[in-house]
Amino acid sequence: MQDGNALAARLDTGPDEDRTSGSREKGLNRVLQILEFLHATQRAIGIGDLAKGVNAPRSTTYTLVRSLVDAGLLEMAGDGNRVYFGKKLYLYGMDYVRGNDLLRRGRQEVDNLSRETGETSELCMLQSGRYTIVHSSPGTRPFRISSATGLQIPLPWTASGRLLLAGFEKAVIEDMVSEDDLVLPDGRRLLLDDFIGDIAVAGAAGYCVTSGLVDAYTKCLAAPVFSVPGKVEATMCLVVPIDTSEEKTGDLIALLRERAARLSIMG
Amino acid sequence: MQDGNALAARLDTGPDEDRTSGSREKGLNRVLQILEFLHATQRAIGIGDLAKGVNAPRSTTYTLVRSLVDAGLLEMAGDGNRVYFGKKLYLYGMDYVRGNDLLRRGRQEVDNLSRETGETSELCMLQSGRYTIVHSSPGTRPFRISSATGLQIPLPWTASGRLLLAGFEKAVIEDMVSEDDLVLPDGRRLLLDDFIGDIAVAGAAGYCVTSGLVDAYTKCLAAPVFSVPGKVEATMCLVVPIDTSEEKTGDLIALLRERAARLSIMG
DNA sequence: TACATGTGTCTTTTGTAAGAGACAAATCGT
DNA sequence: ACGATTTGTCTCTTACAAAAGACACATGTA
Repeated sequence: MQDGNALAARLDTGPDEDRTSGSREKGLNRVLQILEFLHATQRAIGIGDLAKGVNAPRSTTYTLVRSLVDAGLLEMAGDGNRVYFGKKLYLYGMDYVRGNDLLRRGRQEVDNLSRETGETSELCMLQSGRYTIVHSSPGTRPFRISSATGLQIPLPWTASGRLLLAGFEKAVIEDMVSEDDLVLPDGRRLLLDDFIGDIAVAGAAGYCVTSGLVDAYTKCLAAPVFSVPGKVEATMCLVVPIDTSEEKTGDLIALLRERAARLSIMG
Repeated sequence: MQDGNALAARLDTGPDEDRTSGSREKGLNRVLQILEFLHATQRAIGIGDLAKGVNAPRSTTYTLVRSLVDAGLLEMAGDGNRVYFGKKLYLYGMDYVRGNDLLRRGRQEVDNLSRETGETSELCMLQSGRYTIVHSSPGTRPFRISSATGLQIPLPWTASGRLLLAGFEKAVIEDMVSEDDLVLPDGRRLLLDDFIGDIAVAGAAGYCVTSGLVDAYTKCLAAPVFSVPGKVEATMCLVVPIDTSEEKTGDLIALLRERAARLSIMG
Protein backbone atom coordinates (compact mmCIF):
# COMPACT_ATOMS: atom_id res chain seq x y z
CA MET A 1 0.00 0.00 0.00
CA GLN A 2 1.70 3.14 -1.13
CA ASP A 3 0.72 6.16 0.83
CA GLY A 4 2.95 9.14 0.36
CA ASN A 5 1.91 9.48 -3.26
CA ALA A 6 2.36 12.13 -5.88
CA LEU A 7 0.62 14.66 -3.70
CA ALA A 8 2.84 13.99 -0.73
CA ALA A 9 5.90 14.24 -2.89
CA ARG A 10 4.62 17.54 -4.17
CA LEU A 11 4.07 18.85 -0.68
CA ASP A 12 7.54 17.91 0.43
CA THR A 13 9.19 20.10 -2.10
CA GLY A 14 6.60 22.77 -1.57
CA PRO A 15 7.88 25.69 0.48
CA ASP A 16 11.59 26.02 0.82
CA GLU A 17 11.44 26.46 4.55
CA ASP A 18 11.99 23.02 6.03
CA ARG A 19 15.22 22.35 4.21
CA THR A 20 17.04 20.93 7.19
CA SER A 21 14.35 18.82 8.76
CA GLY A 22 17.29 17.72 10.83
CA SER A 23 17.81 17.39 14.54
CA ARG A 24 16.25 19.05 17.51
CA GLU A 25 13.39 20.66 15.68
CA LYS A 26 10.96 22.77 17.64
CA GLY A 27 8.05 20.68 18.86
CA LEU A 28 5.48 22.98 17.34
CA ASN A 29 7.09 22.65 13.94
CA ARG A 30 7.00 18.90 14.21
CA VAL A 31 3.32 19.16 14.97
CA LEU A 32 2.72 21.37 11.97
CA GLN A 33 4.55 18.85 9.82
CA ILE A 34 2.47 16.06 11.26
CA LEU A 35 -0.76 17.84 10.42
CA GLU A 36 0.44 18.64 6.94
CA PHE A 37 1.49 15.05 6.42
CA LEU A 38 -1.87 13.71 7.51
CA HIS A 39 -3.54 16.18 5.17
CA ALA A 40 -1.40 14.87 2.35
CA THR A 41 -1.99 11.19 3.01
CA GLN A 42 -5.70 11.65 3.61
CA ARG A 43 -6.01 8.59 5.80
CA ALA A 44 -5.21 7.29 9.23
CA ILE A 45 -1.60 6.27 9.62
CA GLY A 46 0.53 4.37 12.13
CA ILE A 47 2.69 6.42 14.46
CA GLY A 48 5.84 4.71 13.29
CA ASP A 49 5.11 5.57 9.68
CA LEU A 50 4.17 9.05 10.74
CA ALA A 51 7.57 9.48 12.34
CA LYS A 52 9.22 8.33 9.14
CA GLY A 53 6.94 10.51 7.07
CA VAL A 54 7.85 13.72 8.83
CA ASN A 55 11.38 12.57 9.43
CA ALA A 56 11.19 12.89 13.19
CA PRO A 57 12.50 10.62 15.96
CA ARG A 58 10.06 7.94 16.98
CA SER A 59 10.10 8.83 20.64
CA THR A 60 9.34 12.45 19.92
CA THR A 61 6.55 11.53 17.59
CA TYR A 62 4.94 9.34 20.23
CA THR A 63 5.03 12.16 22.74
CA LEU A 64 3.62 14.75 20.38
CA VAL A 65 0.90 12.49 19.07
CA ARG A 66 -0.14 11.71 22.59
CA SER A 67 -0.47 15.40 23.39
CA LEU A 68 -2.46 15.99 20.25
CA VAL A 69 -4.74 13.04 20.88
CA ASP A 70 -5.34 14.18 24.46
CA ALA A 71 -6.19 17.61 23.15
CA GLY A 72 -8.56 16.12 20.59
CA LEU A 73 -6.78 17.51 17.56
CA LEU A 74 -6.00 13.96 16.54
CA GLU A 75 -7.87 10.75 17.18
CA MET A 76 -6.77 7.16 17.27
CA ALA A 77 -8.45 5.51 14.33
CA GLY A 78 -10.53 2.35 14.34
CA ASP A 79 -8.15 -0.52 14.85
CA GLY A 80 -6.25 1.34 17.51
CA ASN A 81 -2.75 2.14 16.39
CA ARG A 82 -3.34 4.65 13.68
CA VAL A 83 -4.02 8.34 14.00
CA TYR A 84 -5.92 10.87 11.97
CA PHE A 85 -7.51 14.25 12.42
CA GLY A 86 -9.82 14.66 15.39
CA LYS A 87 -13.08 16.34 16.24
CA LYS A 88 -11.40 19.44 17.63
CA LEU A 89 -10.03 20.30 14.24
CA TYR A 90 -13.48 19.96 12.79
CA LEU A 91 -14.86 22.31 15.41
CA TYR A 92 -12.12 24.87 14.81
CA GLY A 93 -12.75 24.56 11.11
CA MET A 94 -16.41 25.33 11.60
CA ASP A 95 -15.42 28.34 13.69
CA TYR A 96 -13.37 29.52 10.76
CA VAL A 97 -16.30 29.16 8.42
CA ARG A 98 -18.57 31.01 10.81
CA GLY A 99 -16.12 33.89 11.09
CA ASN A 100 -15.57 34.11 7.38
CA ASP A 101 -18.38 35.60 5.35
CA LEU A 102 -16.71 34.98 2.05
CA LEU A 103 -16.24 31.29 2.65
CA ARG A 104 -19.70 30.83 4.08
CA ARG A 105 -21.44 32.56 1.21
CA GLY A 106 -19.01 31.12 -1.29
CA ARG A 107 -19.81 27.55 -0.34
CA GLN A 108 -23.46 28.36 -0.76
CA GLU A 109 -22.99 29.90 -4.20
CA VAL A 110 -20.86 27.00 -5.36
CA ASP A 111 -23.49 24.51 -4.29
CA ASN A 112 -26.18 26.51 -6.07
CA LEU A 113 -24.12 26.84 -9.19
CA SER A 114 -23.39 23.16 -9.50
CA ARG A 115 -27.02 22.29 -8.88
CA GLU A 116 -28.25 24.78 -11.47
CA THR A 117 -25.73 23.95 -14.15
CA GLY A 118 -25.13 20.31 -13.36
CA GLU A 119 -21.40 20.93 -13.69
CA THR A 120 -18.68 20.54 -11.11
CA SER A 121 -18.17 23.84 -9.39
CA GLU A 122 -15.41 25.00 -7.09
CA LEU A 123 -14.35 27.82 -4.83
CA CYS A 124 -10.61 28.40 -4.92
CA MET A 125 -8.20 30.51 -2.93
CA LEU A 126 -4.54 31.22 -2.56
CA GLN A 127 -3.34 29.40 0.51
CA SER A 128 0.18 30.34 1.64
CA GLY A 129 1.26 30.85 -1.94
CA ARG A 130 -0.42 27.78 -3.33
CA TYR A 131 -3.63 27.24 -5.20
CA THR A 132 -6.22 25.45 -3.11
CA ILE A 133 -9.67 24.07 -3.77
CA VAL A 134 -11.51 25.32 -0.74
CA HIS A 135 -14.90 23.89 -1.56
CA SER A 136 -16.20 21.87 -4.42
CA SER A 137 -19.55 20.52 -5.40
CA PRO A 138 -19.70 17.49 -7.71
CA GLY A 139 -22.30 18.28 -10.36
CA THR A 140 -24.60 15.68 -11.84
CA ARG A 141 -22.40 14.50 -14.65
CA PRO A 142 -21.36 10.83 -14.37
CA PHE A 143 -17.96 11.99 -15.32
CA ARG A 144 -16.50 12.80 -11.88
CA ILE A 145 -13.55 14.89 -10.92
CA SER A 146 -11.87 14.64 -7.58
CA SER A 147 -13.96 16.54 -5.09
CA ALA A 148 -11.02 16.68 -2.76
CA THR A 149 -11.46 19.83 -0.76
CA GLY A 150 -8.09 21.16 0.21
CA LEU A 151 -6.37 19.71 -2.80
CA GLN A 152 -3.45 21.83 -3.84
CA ILE A 153 -2.52 22.14 -7.49
CA PRO A 154 0.25 24.12 -9.18
CA LEU A 155 -1.03 27.56 -10.11
CA PRO A 156 -0.12 27.34 -13.81
CA TRP A 157 -2.33 24.30 -14.33
CA THR A 158 -5.54 26.18 -13.70
CA ALA A 159 -7.69 29.02 -14.90
CA SER A 160 -8.20 30.17 -11.36
CA GLY A 161 -4.47 30.37 -10.85
CA ARG A 162 -4.28 32.99 -13.59
CA LEU A 163 -6.90 35.11 -11.89
CA LEU A 164 -5.62 34.71 -8.35
CA LEU A 165 -2.24 36.10 -9.33
CA ALA A 166 -3.62 39.15 -11.11
CA GLY A 167 -2.18 42.24 -9.52
CA PHE A 168 0.91 40.58 -8.06
CA GLU A 169 4.39 41.83 -8.90
CA LYS A 170 6.20 39.85 -11.58
CA ALA A 171 8.95 39.00 -9.11
CA VAL A 172 6.49 37.68 -6.56
CA ILE A 173 4.86 35.47 -9.14
CA GLU A 174 8.21 34.17 -10.24
CA ASP A 175 9.20 32.90 -6.88
CA MET A 176 5.74 31.56 -6.11
CA VAL A 177 5.92 29.31 -9.14
CA SER A 178 8.52 26.56 -9.12
CA GLU A 179 10.01 24.93 -12.16
CA ASP A 180 8.02 21.77 -11.51
CA ASP A 181 4.78 23.72 -11.44
CA LEU A 182 5.26 24.63 -15.08
CA VAL A 183 5.24 21.00 -16.18
CA LEU A 184 1.70 19.85 -16.95
CA PRO A 185 0.45 16.39 -15.95
CA ASP A 186 0.87 15.23 -19.55
CA GLY A 187 4.49 16.33 -19.62
CA ARG A 188 4.14 19.51 -21.64
CA ARG A 189 6.04 22.48 -20.29
CA LEU A 190 4.70 26.01 -20.03
CA LEU A 191 6.90 29.04 -20.35
CA LEU A 192 6.92 31.26 -17.32
CA ASP A 193 6.58 34.37 -19.45
CA ASP A 194 3.54 32.94 -21.26
CA PHE A 195 1.99 32.24 -17.90
CA ILE A 196 2.66 35.75 -16.69
CA GLY A 197 1.15 37.03 -19.91
CA ASP A 198 -1.95 34.92 -19.32
CA ILE A 199 -2.28 36.42 -15.86
CA ALA A 200 -2.34 39.95 -17.23
CA VAL A 201 -4.91 39.01 -19.85
CA ALA A 202 -7.12 37.21 -17.37
CA GLY A 203 -6.95 40.05 -14.89
CA ALA A 204 -7.99 42.55 -17.53
CA ALA A 205 -10.76 40.37 -18.95
CA GLY A 206 -12.28 39.52 -15.58
CA TYR A 207 -12.48 35.82 -16.35
CA CYS A 208 -10.31 33.01 -17.63
CA VAL A 209 -10.76 29.81 -19.58
CA THR A 210 -8.22 27.03 -19.90
CA SER A 211 -8.63 23.92 -22.04
CA GLY A 212 -7.08 20.53 -21.49
CA LEU A 213 -4.46 21.64 -19.02
CA VAL A 214 -5.03 19.38 -16.02
CA ASP A 215 -6.51 16.66 -18.20
CA ALA A 216 -7.41 16.30 -21.85
CA TYR A 217 -11.16 16.10 -21.40
CA THR A 218 -12.16 19.20 -19.52
CA LYS A 219 -11.96 22.90 -19.70
CA CYS A 220 -12.01 25.15 -16.74
CA LEU A 221 -13.92 28.42 -16.52
CA ALA A 222 -13.07 30.80 -13.74
CA ALA A 223 -14.18 34.21 -12.49
CA PRO A 224 -12.64 36.34 -9.75
CA VAL A 225 -14.11 37.25 -6.40
CA PHE A 226 -12.83 40.54 -5.03
CA SER A 227 -12.37 41.51 -1.40
CA VAL A 228 -11.38 45.12 -1.92
CA PRO A 229 -11.73 46.44 -5.46
CA GLY A 230 -8.77 45.17 -7.44
CA LYS A 231 -7.73 42.50 -4.98
CA VAL A 232 -8.70 38.97 -6.02
CA GLU A 233 -9.54 37.06 -2.87
CA ALA A 234 -10.89 33.89 -4.43
CA THR A 235 -12.25 32.47 -7.63
CA MET A 236 -15.28 30.47 -8.54
CA CYS A 237 -14.82 28.00 -11.29
CA LEU A 238 -16.71 25.47 -13.38
CA VAL A 239 -15.21 22.33 -14.83
CA VAL A 240 -16.95 21.36 -18.06
CA PRO A 241 -16.31 18.88 -20.89
CA ILE A 242 -13.80 20.21 -23.34
CA ASP A 243 -16.22 19.94 -26.25
CA THR A 244 -18.81 22.24 -24.69
CA SER A 245 -20.08 24.58 -27.42
CA GLU A 246 -18.82 28.13 -27.71
CA GLU A 247 -22.30 29.38 -27.04
CA LYS A 248 -22.94 27.37 -23.93
CA THR A 249 -19.50 28.19 -22.62
CA GLY A 250 -20.26 31.86 -23.09
CA ASP A 251 -23.51 31.53 -21.18
CA LEU A 252 -21.80 29.71 -18.33
CA ILE A 253 -19.07 32.33 -18.12
CA ALA A 254 -21.67 35.06 -17.89
CA LEU A 255 -23.47 33.20 -15.13
CA LEU A 256 -20.23 32.51 -13.32
CA ARG A 257 -19.14 36.13 -13.48
CA GLU A 258 -22.46 37.28 -12.16
CA ARG A 259 -22.29 34.93 -9.19
CA ALA A 260 -18.68 35.77 -8.46
CA ALA A 261 -19.51 39.45 -8.54
CA ARG A 262 -22.33 38.83 -6.11
CA LEU A 263 -19.82 37.29 -3.74
CA SER A 264 -17.44 40.19 -3.99
CA ILE A 265 -17.51 42.68 -1.22
CA MET A 266 -18.47 45.96 -2.76
CA GLY A 267 -16.68 48.75 -0.96
CA MET B 1 -24.04 40.90 19.56
CA GLN B 2 -22.78 39.61 22.87
CA ASP B 3 -19.79 37.39 22.65
CA GLY B 4 -17.50 36.25 25.44
CA ASN B 5 -20.49 35.13 27.43
CA ALA B 6 -21.33 32.34 29.76
CA LEU B 7 -19.64 29.97 27.40
CA ALA B 8 -16.25 31.57 27.70
CA ALA B 9 -16.47 31.66 31.45
CA ARG B 10 -17.47 28.03 31.44
CA LEU B 11 -14.61 26.94 29.28
CA ASP B 12 -12.06 28.57 31.53
CA THR B 13 -12.92 26.41 34.44
CA GLY B 14 -13.42 23.46 32.14
CA PRO B 15 -10.70 20.84 32.42
CA ASP B 16 -8.72 20.77 35.62
CA GLU B 17 -5.44 20.34 33.82
CA ASP B 18 -4.06 23.83 33.41
CA ARG B 19 -4.29 24.71 37.07
CA THR B 20 -0.86 26.21 37.32
CA SER B 21 -0.59 27.85 33.95
CA GLY B 22 2.55 29.22 35.54
CA SER B 23 6.08 29.19 34.31
CA ARG B 24 7.84 27.61 31.36
CA GLU B 25 4.96 25.86 29.72
CA LYS B 26 5.66 23.70 26.72
CA GLY B 27 5.15 25.63 23.50
CA LEU B 28 2.72 23.11 22.14
CA ASN B 29 0.55 23.40 25.20
CA ARG B 30 0.47 27.14 24.82
CA VAL B 31 -0.69 26.66 21.27
CA LEU B 32 -3.42 24.29 22.34
CA GLN B 33 -4.56 26.86 24.88
CA ILE B 34 -4.53 29.56 22.24
CA LEU B 35 -6.73 27.50 19.95
CA GLU B 36 -9.09 26.67 22.78
CA PHE B 37 -9.28 30.31 23.78
CA LEU B 38 -10.10 31.42 20.26
CA HIS B 39 -12.76 28.75 20.10
CA ALA B 40 -14.26 30.13 23.29
CA THR B 41 -14.21 33.78 22.29
CA GLN B 42 -15.49 33.08 18.78
CA ARG B 43 -13.94 36.16 17.23
CA ALA B 44 -10.67 37.65 16.19
CA ILE B 45 -8.63 38.95 19.09
CA GLY B 46 -5.51 41.07 19.56
CA ILE B 47 -2.29 39.29 20.37
CA GLY B 48 -1.84 41.18 23.61
CA ASP B 49 -5.28 40.17 24.81
CA LEU B 50 -4.62 36.66 23.65
CA ALA B 51 -1.51 36.53 25.81
CA LYS B 52 -3.55 37.71 28.77
CA GLY B 53 -6.31 35.31 27.93
CA VAL B 54 -4.14 32.22 28.00
CA ASN B 55 -1.96 33.68 30.70
CA ALA B 56 1.23 33.42 28.69
CA PRO B 57 4.16 35.83 28.36
CA ARG B 58 3.71 38.35 25.59
CA SER B 59 6.97 37.56 23.88
CA THR B 60 6.15 33.89 23.74
CA THR B 61 2.70 34.56 22.43
CA TYR B 62 4.02 36.72 19.62
CA THR B 63 6.43 34.01 18.58
CA LEU B 64 3.86 31.27 18.64
CA VAL B 65 1.23 33.28 16.84
CA ARG B 66 3.70 34.12 14.14
CA SER B 67 4.48 30.45 13.62
CA LEU B 68 0.80 29.61 13.48
CA VAL B 69 0.01 32.41 11.06
CA ASP B 70 2.88 31.37 8.80
CA ALA B 71 1.57 27.84 8.88
CA GLY B 72 -1.93 29.06 8.03
CA LEU B 73 -3.55 27.67 11.16
CA LEU B 74 -4.33 31.22 12.19
CA GLU B 75 -4.92 34.30 10.09
CA MET B 76 -4.54 37.97 10.83
CA ALA B 77 -8.03 39.39 10.76
CA GLY B 78 -9.24 42.39 8.80
CA ASP B 79 -7.79 45.44 10.49
CA GLY B 80 -4.42 43.80 10.87
CA ASN B 81 -3.61 43.20 14.50
CA ARG B 82 -6.09 40.58 15.47
CA VAL B 83 -5.90 36.85 14.91
CA TYR B 84 -8.42 34.12 14.40
CA PHE B 85 -8.60 30.66 12.95
CA GLY B 86 -7.17 30.19 9.49
CA LYS B 87 -7.96 28.31 6.33
CA LYS B 88 -5.69 25.41 7.20
CA LEU B 89 -7.85 24.53 10.14
CA TYR B 90 -10.87 24.55 7.89
CA LEU B 91 -9.13 22.21 5.47
CA TYR B 92 -8.09 19.84 8.23
CA GLY B 93 -11.61 19.94 9.55
CA MET B 94 -12.98 18.93 6.19
CA ASP B 95 -10.47 16.09 6.11
CA TYR B 96 -11.88 14.93 9.41
CA VAL B 97 -15.39 14.99 8.04
CA ARG B 98 -14.34 13.09 4.95
CA GLY B 99 -12.68 10.40 7.04
CA ASN B 100 -15.57 10.05 9.41
CA ASP B 101 -18.63 8.28 8.10
CA LEU B 102 -20.67 8.88 11.21
CA LEU B 103 -20.19 12.59 11.14
CA ARG B 104 -20.78 12.87 7.42
CA ARG B 105 -23.99 10.88 7.50
CA GLY B 106 -25.01 12.38 10.82
CA ARG B 107 -24.89 15.92 9.49
CA GLN B 108 -27.07 14.81 6.62
CA GLU B 109 -29.62 13.15 8.86
CA VAL B 110 -29.76 16.14 11.16
CA ASP B 111 -30.42 18.46 8.27
CA ASN B 112 -33.15 16.17 6.97
CA LEU B 113 -34.72 15.86 10.36
CA SER B 114 -34.93 19.56 11.00
CA ARG B 115 -36.34 20.17 7.54
CA GLU B 116 -38.97 17.47 7.94
CA THR B 117 -40.03 18.37 11.45
CA GLY B 118 -39.35 22.07 11.40
CA GLU B 119 -37.67 21.73 14.78
CA THR B 120 -34.10 22.49 15.75
CA SER B 121 -32.11 19.30 15.43
CA GLU B 122 -28.62 18.49 16.64
CA LEU B 123 -25.91 15.87 16.47
CA CYS B 124 -24.03 15.58 19.75
CA MET B 125 -20.93 13.75 20.87
CA LEU B 126 -18.68 13.36 23.84
CA GLN B 127 -15.58 15.42 23.21
CA SER B 128 -12.74 14.84 25.66
CA GLY B 129 -15.18 14.24 28.46
CA ARG B 130 -17.48 17.09 27.60
CA TYR B 131 -20.78 17.27 25.80
CA THR B 132 -20.48 18.95 22.43
CA ILE B 133 -22.92 20.02 19.75
CA VAL B 134 -21.16 18.77 16.68
CA HIS B 135 -23.71 19.88 14.14
CA SER B 136 -27.01 21.65 14.43
CA SER B 137 -29.68 22.70 12.03
CA PRO B 138 -31.97 25.59 12.99
CA GLY B 139 -35.50 24.46 12.19
CA THR B 140 -38.16 26.81 10.87
CA ARG B 141 -39.55 28.02 14.16
CA PRO B 142 -39.11 31.78 14.76
CA PHE B 143 -38.04 30.84 18.19
CA ARG B 144 -34.31 30.36 17.64
CA ILE B 145 -31.77 28.56 19.75
CA SER B 146 -28.07 29.16 19.36
CA SER B 147 -26.91 27.13 16.41
CA ALA B 148 -23.38 27.33 17.68
CA THR B 149 -21.63 24.25 16.44
CA GLY B 150 -18.96 23.25 18.89
CA LEU B 151 -20.82 24.64 21.84
CA GLN B 152 -20.04 22.74 24.99
CA ILE B 153 -22.60 22.33 27.70
CA PRO B 154 -22.45 20.51 31.02
CA LEU B 155 -23.61 16.93 30.58
CA PRO B 156 -26.31 17.04 33.28
CA TRP B 157 -28.14 19.86 31.52
CA THR B 158 -29.09 17.77 28.54
CA ALA B 159 -31.00 14.71 27.46
CA SER B 160 -28.13 13.71 25.23
CA GLY B 161 -25.76 13.82 28.15
CA ARG B 162 -27.76 11.11 29.85
CA LEU B 163 -27.51 8.86 26.83
CA LEU B 164 -23.87 9.52 26.07
CA LEU B 165 -22.83 8.37 29.52
CA ALA B 166 -24.81 5.15 29.40
CA GLY B 167 -22.44 2.26 29.94
CA PHE B 168 -19.76 4.22 31.76
CA GLU B 169 -18.57 3.23 35.23
CA LYS B 170 -20.08 5.21 38.08
CA ALA B 171 -16.63 6.42 39.08
CA VAL B 172 -15.84 7.63 35.61
CA ILE B 173 -19.07 9.59 35.46
CA GLU B 174 -18.38 11.09 38.83
CA ASP B 175 -15.12 12.60 37.86
CA MET B 176 -16.36 13.69 34.46
CA VAL B 177 -19.03 15.81 36.10
CA SER B 178 -17.92 18.75 38.17
CA GLU B 179 -19.87 20.36 40.97
CA ASP B 180 -20.62 23.37 38.78
CA ASP B 181 -22.05 21.19 36.06
CA LEU B 182 -24.83 20.13 38.42
CA VAL B 183 -26.07 23.69 38.80
CA LEU B 184 -28.65 24.50 36.14
CA PRO B 185 -28.74 27.90 34.39
CA ASP B 186 -31.69 28.91 36.57
CA GLY B 187 -29.79 28.10 39.75
CA ARG B 188 -31.43 24.83 40.65
CA ARG B 189 -29.05 22.10 41.68
CA LEU B 190 -29.22 18.48 40.57
CA LEU B 191 -28.10 15.63 42.75
CA LEU B 192 -25.33 13.55 41.28
CA ASP B 193 -27.06 10.33 42.23
CA ASP B 194 -30.27 11.42 40.53
CA PHE B 195 -28.28 12.16 37.42
CA ILE B 196 -26.61 8.76 37.53
CA GLY B 197 -30.03 7.22 37.96
CA ASP B 198 -31.28 9.12 34.91
CA ILE B 199 -28.40 7.74 32.90
CA ALA B 200 -29.30 4.17 33.70
CA VAL B 201 -32.95 4.76 32.84
CA ALA B 202 -32.10 6.51 29.58
CA GLY B 203 -29.67 3.80 28.57
CA ALA B 204 -32.26 1.09 29.14
CA ALA B 205 -35.09 2.98 27.43
CA GLY B 206 -33.06 3.86 24.35
CA TYR B 207 -34.12 7.48 24.41
CA CYS B 208 -34.32 10.40 26.79
CA VAL B 209 -36.49 13.45 27.30
CA THR B 210 -35.71 16.41 29.51
CA SER B 211 -37.98 19.37 30.14
CA GLY B 212 -37.00 22.89 31.04
CA LEU B 213 -33.44 22.12 32.04
CA VAL B 214 -31.37 24.47 29.90
CA ASP B 215 -34.22 26.96 29.64
CA ALA B 216 -37.82 27.07 30.76
CA TYR B 217 -39.38 27.02 27.30
CA THR B 218 -38.04 23.91 25.62
CA LYS B 219 -37.79 20.23 26.04
CA CYS B 220 -35.10 18.15 24.56
CA LEU B 221 -35.63 14.74 22.95
CA ALA B 222 -32.61 12.57 22.33
CA ALA B 223 -31.84 9.15 20.89
CA PRO B 224 -28.53 7.27 20.88
CA VAL B 225 -26.35 6.42 17.89
CA PHE B 226 -24.25 3.31 18.43
CA SER B 227 -20.84 2.53 16.99
CA VAL B 228 -20.47 -0.99 18.24
CA PRO B 229 -23.57 -2.50 19.85
CA GLY B 230 -23.82 -1.11 23.34
CA LYS B 231 -21.41 1.76 22.85
CA VAL B 232 -23.09 5.15 22.41
CA GLU B 233 -21.00 7.12 19.96
CA ALA B 234 -23.29 10.10 19.49
CA THR B 235 -26.84 11.26 19.93
CA MET B 236 -29.35 12.98 17.73
CA CYS B 237 -31.66 15.34 19.44
CA LEU B 238 -34.62 17.60 18.81
CA VAL B 239 -35.36 20.79 20.71
CA VAL B 240 -39.10 21.45 20.88
CA PRO B 241 -41.38 23.85 22.77
CA ILE B 242 -42.05 22.60 26.25
CA ASP B 243 -45.81 22.54 25.68
CA THR B 244 -45.62 20.12 22.75
CA SER B 245 -48.40 17.57 23.18
CA GLU B 246 -47.72 14.10 24.57
CA GLU B 247 -48.83 12.61 21.30
CA LYS B 248 -46.68 14.73 19.05
CA THR B 249 -43.72 14.24 21.35
CA GLY B 250 -44.20 10.51 21.09
CA ASP B 251 -44.27 10.67 17.32
CA LEU B 252 -41.10 12.75 17.23
CA ILE B 253 -39.30 10.36 19.54
CA ALA B 254 -40.23 7.45 17.33
CA LEU B 255 -38.95 9.30 14.29
CA LEU B 256 -35.79 10.33 16.08
CA ARG B 257 -35.07 6.79 17.24
CA GLU B 258 -35.55 5.45 13.75
CA ARG B 259 -33.12 7.96 12.27
CA ALA B 260 -30.59 7.44 15.02
CA ALA B 261 -30.77 3.69 14.50
CA ARG B 262 -30.20 4.20 10.80
CA LEU B 263 -27.00 6.07 11.66
CA SER B 264 -25.76 3.35 13.94
CA ILE B 265 -23.21 0.99 12.53
CA MET B 266 -24.73 -2.42 12.70
CA GLY B 267 -21.99 -4.93 13.37
C1' DT C 1 13.98 -22.35 15.70
C1' DA C 2 16.13 -18.11 14.83
C1' DC C 3 15.72 -13.42 12.58
C1' DA C 4 13.87 -9.40 11.02
C1' DT C 5 10.43 -5.73 11.72
C1' DG C 6 7.10 -2.90 14.23
C1' DT C 7 5.20 -1.11 18.62
C1' DG C 8 4.99 1.29 22.96
C1' DT C 9 7.43 2.90 27.25
C1' DC C 10 11.35 4.01 29.74
C1' DT C 11 15.79 6.82 31.16
C1' DT C 12 19.56 10.07 30.29
C1' DT C 13 21.76 13.86 28.04
C1' DT C 14 22.24 18.45 26.04
C1' DG C 15 21.01 21.95 22.70
C1' DT C 16 17.64 25.39 22.61
C1' DA C 17 13.20 27.44 23.05
C1' DA C 18 10.41 29.80 26.66
C1' DG C 19 10.54 33.56 29.38
C1' DA C 20 11.89 38.16 31.52
C1' DG C 21 12.71 42.55 30.35
C1' DA C 22 13.98 46.62 27.66
C1' DC C 23 13.06 49.20 23.66
C1' DA C 24 10.93 52.35 19.94
C1' DA C 25 6.90 53.39 17.69
C1' DA C 26 2.23 53.63 17.35
C1' DT C 27 -2.36 54.61 19.58
C1' DC C 28 -5.29 56.35 23.03
C1' DG C 29 -7.55 59.56 26.32
C1' DT C 30 -8.23 63.98 28.16
C1' DA D 1 -0.50 69.03 23.38
C1' DC D 2 0.84 65.55 26.78
C1' DG D 3 1.60 61.39 29.52
C1' DA D 4 -0.37 56.62 29.64
C1' DT D 5 -1.12 52.56 27.44
C1' DT D 6 -0.49 49.18 23.83
C1' DT D 7 2.10 47.02 20.05
C1' DG D 8 5.70 44.72 17.78
C1' DT D 9 10.66 43.44 17.86
C1' DC D 10 15.01 42.42 20.20
C1' DT D 11 18.48 40.30 23.41
C1' DC D 12 20.14 37.09 26.93
C1' DT D 13 19.79 33.25 30.22
C1' DT D 14 18.72 28.77 31.94
C1' DA D 15 15.10 25.50 32.78
C1' DC D 16 13.56 21.99 30.27
C1' DA D 17 11.81 19.56 26.10
C1' DA D 18 13.59 16.92 22.06
C1' DA D 19 16.46 13.36 20.89
C1' DA D 20 19.10 9.07 21.41
C1' DG D 21 18.89 4.73 22.63
C1' DA D 22 17.85 0.79 25.53
C1' DC D 23 14.14 -2.16 26.76
C1' DA D 24 10.11 -5.52 26.63
C1' DC D 25 6.84 -7.44 23.78
C1' DA D 26 4.40 -8.38 19.99
C1' DT D 27 4.20 -9.86 15.03
C1' DG D 28 5.52 -11.93 10.68
C1' DT D 29 8.65 -15.15 7.69
C1' DA D 30 12.59 -17.75 6.26
